[in-house]
Amino acid sequence: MGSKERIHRLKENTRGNILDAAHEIVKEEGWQALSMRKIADKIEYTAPIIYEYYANKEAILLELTKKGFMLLACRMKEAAAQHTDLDEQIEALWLAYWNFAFEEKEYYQLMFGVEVNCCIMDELLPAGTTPYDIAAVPIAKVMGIEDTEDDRVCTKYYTYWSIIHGLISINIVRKGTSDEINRQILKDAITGITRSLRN
Amino acid sequence: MGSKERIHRLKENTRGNILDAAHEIVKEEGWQALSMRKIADKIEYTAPIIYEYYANKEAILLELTKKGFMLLACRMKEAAAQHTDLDEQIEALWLAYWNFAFEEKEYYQLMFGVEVNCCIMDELLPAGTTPYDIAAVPIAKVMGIEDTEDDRVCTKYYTYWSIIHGLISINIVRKGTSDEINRQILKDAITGITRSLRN
DNA sequence: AATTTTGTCTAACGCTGTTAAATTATTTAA
DNA sequence: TTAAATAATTTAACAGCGTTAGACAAAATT
Repeated sequence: MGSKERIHRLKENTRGNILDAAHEIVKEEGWQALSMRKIADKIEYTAPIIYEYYANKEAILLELTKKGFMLLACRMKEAAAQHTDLDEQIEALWLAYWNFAFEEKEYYQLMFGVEVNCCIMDELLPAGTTPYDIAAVPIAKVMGIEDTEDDRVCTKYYTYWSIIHGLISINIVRKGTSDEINRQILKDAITGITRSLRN
Repeated sequence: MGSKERIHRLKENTRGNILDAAHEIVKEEGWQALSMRKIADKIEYTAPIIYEYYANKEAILLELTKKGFMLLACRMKEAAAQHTDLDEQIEALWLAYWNFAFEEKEYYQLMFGVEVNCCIMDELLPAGTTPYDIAAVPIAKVMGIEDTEDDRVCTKYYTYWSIIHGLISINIVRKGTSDEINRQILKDAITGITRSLRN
């Protein structure tokens, strides 16, 4: 009776293949070029089969969004874990965010840029895995506040997030600006905001 | 023989109507719902007629992008003109940018958010009408630098732009955060960066 | 071995941007 | 005023899209 499980495993496998195929297509041709028929081609099936695994195209994008957030959370946690000093933790974690946005540009675009997906970020993810959940901890500590949901923490978090997401968006859209200048802005802004946490 | 001109005027008029129709549809139903056939319906023609006025759909979007930048430039200039103090000018001009993004959300989305349009912003617009051209002037003055293209000015400009564009993007995507907190972040960030211009 | 269930595909619908050809209306020339 | 030429507009079509229903074959169950 292990055949039931074998089949189940095969189905799970195909579910994953669909996601991988979609990601590949997007990396090669961009989000605009992603179509159900192309995904089907890549996994060597016909298009309607996909609807056996996902309700529709949007569901696939949502699942990819989720994967993106998971990946981002990993990178940020790893980066923070390599420092003990809180200021360094904050800088490292935001640098990881920055790097993720460009190394996994397709994910980042899906997560924040292109569409209105992901707006329900908080409901979508398990507790402790949103950027907020991760970043708010050291921020609150520096500010000497216990509750990470405190409005003052929230405000500072948004200040960080804004400048970084802003810089990223600008750089995705206009590829002109030099990397050195961007890094400079980023570091300046981060240390600047961090200093302001103590007032 | 003024009929030639009359016809020319009519054609120019239709060109404008196409743009207006597109903008209306987007305001009612969003960018995703914009189609050539809907535009044609609205101007009481059939779809192929539009290709007599614009090469394709992208050309229409590009023209709308241009209009958006023009409008934004106006708002920013007006706002700055109402103050003599440079700090106040900067704050007013960025507040105008902020307001534009929400009052003309569709334009702003087209200009920065949704697609990869507009990336050639600089080549697209007449000199002196990009946000940079406008904002760099008072920034340079406060910094005591003559050349508005100076790297130091450029860096500070991007710092402003990033945090503002970031905040806006975040707010377009996640509608949760309260207006008061956003305003607070915005003002804090702006005055903060402005102070740093003098170091 | 017959029947049910499962997996997969073909065909189709209504939508999209876009083009070519046919048709109608308008202007010009005789 | 009528005939020819030009311009304006529409109809029909193509290839692609997301999606669904129905047919068909393979596998599992009875």
